[in-house]
Amino acid sequence: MPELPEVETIARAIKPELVGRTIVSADLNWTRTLATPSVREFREQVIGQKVVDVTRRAKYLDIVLKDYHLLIHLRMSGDIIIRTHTDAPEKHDRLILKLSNKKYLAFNDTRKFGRVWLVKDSSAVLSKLGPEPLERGFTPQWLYENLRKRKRQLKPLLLDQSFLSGLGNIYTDEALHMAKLHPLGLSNDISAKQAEALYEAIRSVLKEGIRRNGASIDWVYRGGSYQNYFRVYDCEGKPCPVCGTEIQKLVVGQRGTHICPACQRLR
DNA sequence: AGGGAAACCCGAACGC
DNA sequence: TGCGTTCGGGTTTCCC
Repeated sequence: MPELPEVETIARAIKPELVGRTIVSADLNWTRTLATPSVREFREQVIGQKVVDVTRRAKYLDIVLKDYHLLIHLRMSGDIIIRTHTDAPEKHDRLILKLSNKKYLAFNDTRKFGRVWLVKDSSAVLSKLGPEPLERGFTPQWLYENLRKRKRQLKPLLLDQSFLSGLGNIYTDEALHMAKLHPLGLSNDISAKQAEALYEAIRSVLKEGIRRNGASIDWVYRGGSYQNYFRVYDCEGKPCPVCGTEIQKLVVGQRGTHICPACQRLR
């Protein structure tokens, strides 16, 4: 479930623990965690590398090493934890990187969906991503023009990381509700005014998520509070905070989708 | 091109 | 109680 705000929260939290440290050992206990290269190469390359920076691109955590980018995608159940060397590893730790400061980074992932890449050039992994919704390239005009270019249902299009990067199921439902748009509405039907409302809604829900340190909605992730402020997501049967109509749950593009049937009309 | 479905996983939650 | 089934989350891949 880690989406953009959760990954941003993790990146900010672990950065001071990592920058300037050197990786002294690397242990994998699930080889499919590693998207590339082989385990042997991975260890040879990563050990001895100093951490230069920790940042985020879309939902990827980018641990910038002296000669490589260590990219981690948490997918649904992944988490990153920094522990001290006396702490025991936990059951679902898939990658453990011991650091020069007597701490270690654990990539813990119950469901084994997460992936790790070690690459010289991060564009090898990140180049297909659409714009960052919180950065300057993303504007109301860009959104309007690019929605109109396609003819797709709004929700699957917003979830498409090559269109716009970083929105997941929770924040998409919240943004569409805030913009009063139905998830099945077609992208080429949107007006300039609706596109602007959607632009504002996307940025607003993501910023609120970051401000609240993300959402902890399942038993895996920890720390955030945004789950206490959902307006529609996971609110089936509850009243819409805007109009009081009961929130409905439907399936769109195989994803659980929550709407207010009064605020979000399909015309 | 767009959309639906399946695959990848596991454990919680549910139904009986 | 215990057992079997369903579900969900992000992404890729395959098929119509």
